[in-house]
Amino acid sequence: MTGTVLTEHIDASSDRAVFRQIADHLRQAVAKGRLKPGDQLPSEVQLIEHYGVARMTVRNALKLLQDEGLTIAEHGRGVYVRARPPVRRLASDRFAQRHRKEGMAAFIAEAGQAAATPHVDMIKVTEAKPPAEVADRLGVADDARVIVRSRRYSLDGRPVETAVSYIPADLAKGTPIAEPNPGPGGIYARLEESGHTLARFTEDVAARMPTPEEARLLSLPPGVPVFRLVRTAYDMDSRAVEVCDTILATDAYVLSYELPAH
Amino acid sequence: MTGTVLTEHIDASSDRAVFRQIADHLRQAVAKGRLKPGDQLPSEVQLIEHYGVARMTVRNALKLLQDEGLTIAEHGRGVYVRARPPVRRLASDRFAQRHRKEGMAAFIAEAGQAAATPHVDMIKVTEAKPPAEVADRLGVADDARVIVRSRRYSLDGRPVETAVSYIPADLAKGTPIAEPNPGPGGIYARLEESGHTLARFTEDVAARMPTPEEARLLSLPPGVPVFRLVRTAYDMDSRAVEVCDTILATDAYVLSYELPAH
DNA sequence: GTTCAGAACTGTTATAGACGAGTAGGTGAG
DNA sequence: CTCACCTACTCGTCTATAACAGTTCTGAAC
Repeated sequence: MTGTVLTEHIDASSDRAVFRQIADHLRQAVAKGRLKPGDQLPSEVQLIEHYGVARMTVRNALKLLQDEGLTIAEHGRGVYVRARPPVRRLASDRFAQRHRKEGMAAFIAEAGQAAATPHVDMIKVTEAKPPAEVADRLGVADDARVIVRSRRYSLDGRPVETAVSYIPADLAKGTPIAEPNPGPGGIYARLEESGHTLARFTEDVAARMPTPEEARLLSLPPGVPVFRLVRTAYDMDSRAVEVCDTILATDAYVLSYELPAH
Repeated sequence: MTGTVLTEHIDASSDRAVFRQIADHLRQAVAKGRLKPGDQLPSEVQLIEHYGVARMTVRNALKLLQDEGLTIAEHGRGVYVRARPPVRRLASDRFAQRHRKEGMAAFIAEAGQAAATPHVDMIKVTEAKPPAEVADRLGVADDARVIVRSRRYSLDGRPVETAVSYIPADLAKGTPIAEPNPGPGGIYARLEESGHTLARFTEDVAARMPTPEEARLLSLPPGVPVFRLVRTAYDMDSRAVEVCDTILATDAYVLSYELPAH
């Protein structure tokens, strides 16, 4: 039922580019509710005939909307108003000790709480020299050895997050931290067992468009940015014991923080 | 000096689209340092001649890089590797009381600290019914009256943030909160003077591509997403006294939070 | 009824050509 | 020397055409 969508026509006297005007009309149709999430937009041919323009003009308009994250094109099917996936709230207390005590890693515990099916894959554990930025945060030399733990998290079959953790190699000695499966409670539980009780975290949050590699790993459609979240964990001696560099799909998460006003 | 950039050619046997291959080459040139931030990419004509393809093919490749936020096209001049602007760290304690006491609003104080020239414009103060989402966070009825304060912040002449604050009208009575200039220390100082000492904030952070309106207000080039940060301020009675809905340019900010591990 | 082939739709990639508009640099007139 | 203009270069917009590649549905064959 896209019949009520194509009502406006091009204003030739306007100095606004034709493809932008077409995009404006469609954007407005979404804003006004004439097109709802999941609805199919008029096809390229329909738009060409309605507006009397060339194909490239229509495609430019549709590309604009896609880049805004408003629509999603499906080859052979059509262009649809993007249905926003359910957004999960990432609470800032998700690494609090009380959660860790229950013997589950943060991601698994949180997924269970939200009745989503968690999955972890692409686990890789190596030992290497840390990137300069990580060495700086860990307070170790550039040529120090660190355990590098990378993995990908999915919810209900949809990849939502990749993460790479860096732990100074001397902290991981004699623990399963260097193993693919670090045991119940995750690496934080292991760090605390070896005497490094966690005191606090810092989280730096940035956002940008994904690299092609990131878009592939997270199955991101065009027009969806990523969060880059770099978390540093400190023990009671204010020693940095872990840096975790994670990329999150922004259409899957809202980050939620609580701040004292003291 | 783009002479060393155009080295590769199209692999016709590959099933990867030609424009993607061209984008790959250019992306790699940036990654390997053959093209540095601020450098000019080969012009469309140069790329056409080097690869022996049509103009639209080259433009598709360049558009891809622009959408990734990697490059910026300047009409009449050329396409350049985007120079990342200096990123400002937004600390999570920026609304702490001790900063407020000095008689400056958070934004101004922070800018001064970083030797940047702050500017606030497009100030508008009205009274209206709150959007449903805001009414919910404030814990007031949908048809309650709120003071709506909107403004835009710039640093060194570059707009970086728009903000809209909502304060229940009964809290603003008899204070300069409903005035364009709320006085020293900003509206938080006024709220505390009228007995609503602030206890804590929550911040919800999302990211997405900007609407055309947001892109205009923040002078955002293509390929740069925005943060949407919704902050709720609570007084000592756990009453929500303000909701602030802000849009930030993600190429200007890194949000920094500190979390206890207790 | 089930299955397979094909038609008819969808978006994707590519070609070629034209004109417009912004920028920068040179050149000649004053 | 200064200014105005011209020119050559840049990216931006639009037309027209063509072939390709997925998806969906229909209808004929079995």
